[in-house]
Amino acid sequence: MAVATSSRTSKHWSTRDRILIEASRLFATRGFAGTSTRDIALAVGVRQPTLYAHFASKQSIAEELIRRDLIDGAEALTRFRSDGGGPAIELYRYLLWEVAYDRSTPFDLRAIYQTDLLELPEFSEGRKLLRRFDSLLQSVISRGVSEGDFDEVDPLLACRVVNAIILETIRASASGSPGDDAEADEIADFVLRSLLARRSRLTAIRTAAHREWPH
Amino acid sequence: MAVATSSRTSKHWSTRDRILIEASRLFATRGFAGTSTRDIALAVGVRQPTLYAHFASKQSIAEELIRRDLIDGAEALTRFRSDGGGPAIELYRYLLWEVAYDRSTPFDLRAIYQTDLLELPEFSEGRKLLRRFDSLLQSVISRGVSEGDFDEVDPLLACRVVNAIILETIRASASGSPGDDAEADEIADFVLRSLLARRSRLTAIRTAAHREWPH
DNA sequence: GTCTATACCCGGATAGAC
DNA sequence: GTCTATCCGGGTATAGAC
Repeated sequence: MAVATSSRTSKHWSTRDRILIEASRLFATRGFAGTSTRDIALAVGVRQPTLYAHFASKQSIAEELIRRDLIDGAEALTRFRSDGGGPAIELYRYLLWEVAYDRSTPFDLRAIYQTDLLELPEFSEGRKLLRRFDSLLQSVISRGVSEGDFDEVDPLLACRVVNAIILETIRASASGSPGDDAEADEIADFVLRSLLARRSRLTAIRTAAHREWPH
Repeated sequence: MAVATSSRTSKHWSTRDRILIEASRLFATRGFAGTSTRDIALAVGVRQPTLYAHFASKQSIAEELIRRDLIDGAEALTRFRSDGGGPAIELYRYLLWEVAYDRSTPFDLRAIYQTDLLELPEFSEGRKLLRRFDSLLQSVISRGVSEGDFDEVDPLLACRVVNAIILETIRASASGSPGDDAEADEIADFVLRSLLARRSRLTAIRTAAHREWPH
């Protein structure tokens, strides 16, 4: 069922890491509220109070997962921005990166975005990180529209749609469909086909996006 | 914050309907497991055991919400199929219908799809209804590809992306962004721009989809 | 760092009066 | 159909020994 990349299985994780891994999987399938600290401890193979030697609370486990994911995503968008090539290539690269990232991370990050975890008042730090990420993504699309690369779409709506597709990607990686390398291109193609002002540019953009792209 | 359509507020709902409405909203924001029957009762304005005069369990409240939504969706897809016009027009009409439906329903249906509620063993009936809906949606896309209307996309992947966009639509309607009439077209346009083999047909399809379409 | 034991609260659901 | 009262299991978190 699951992909067996080195970073997802094997390895000798610390107890702290194993708590994060198992908690992310349980949050994803049963929700944050639907997962008990007993469930997490059982999955890790320790007793329930042991969790509290590593994390202050159940909430702080979720907060660490949110922090890691959104910081990585924002960092990737920033890197592709500075690599240049224009909005279309930046967006294509980001989509490739996201698919690869979701496949290789040992965490199942669905719960963060699938549930409205971030709308709960106590997750204000996560909300702040998400706003930062969203503004980076939206600025790529806005630049694409103003520079004439993209059609005259509403950047906010396009940003929402791209986010929805990313979530669907996370979902698919996590629920263990095989997921070949071609899939990343298909997803990026779907988005770019819709956004590009001249669709004939798609092939050139795909090629350029892959150039100097360390798989 | 919220839209004030007649079907969403006002009206004199029965206690049973009010339970469904408030439960759907709480499930959407706090998750199924994160919502207690006491929360629901408080929102409705009755005492907690009163819920059990209308529903056998908390689960059966969720089941009724799932049933209503998926039956309506499958029914719409079937109707547009028999109305004819070809896959592109069927899909465009369905997307318009979905946006309108999400705006007018008094229920907040995010929880059904956002969380993995349907992956829980006890929701087997809902899973069956979802599979039926998915196969209808996938057949529209498959026919579009085989008849040459659509590009050579993977129907399964395209179906997943369309589902993701529908969910984002539900999410957006529910979280109360204004949502004008143009938005429905923009969403349908985004999907069809990416799928259509010849993008120049988009305008004709939009016009045809709106014809004999009772707003 | 991990364990056992436990405090204390809140969850779903039922009984039975009105 | 709605109420009050209540059962009991399971929830998070802490105390303190090893």
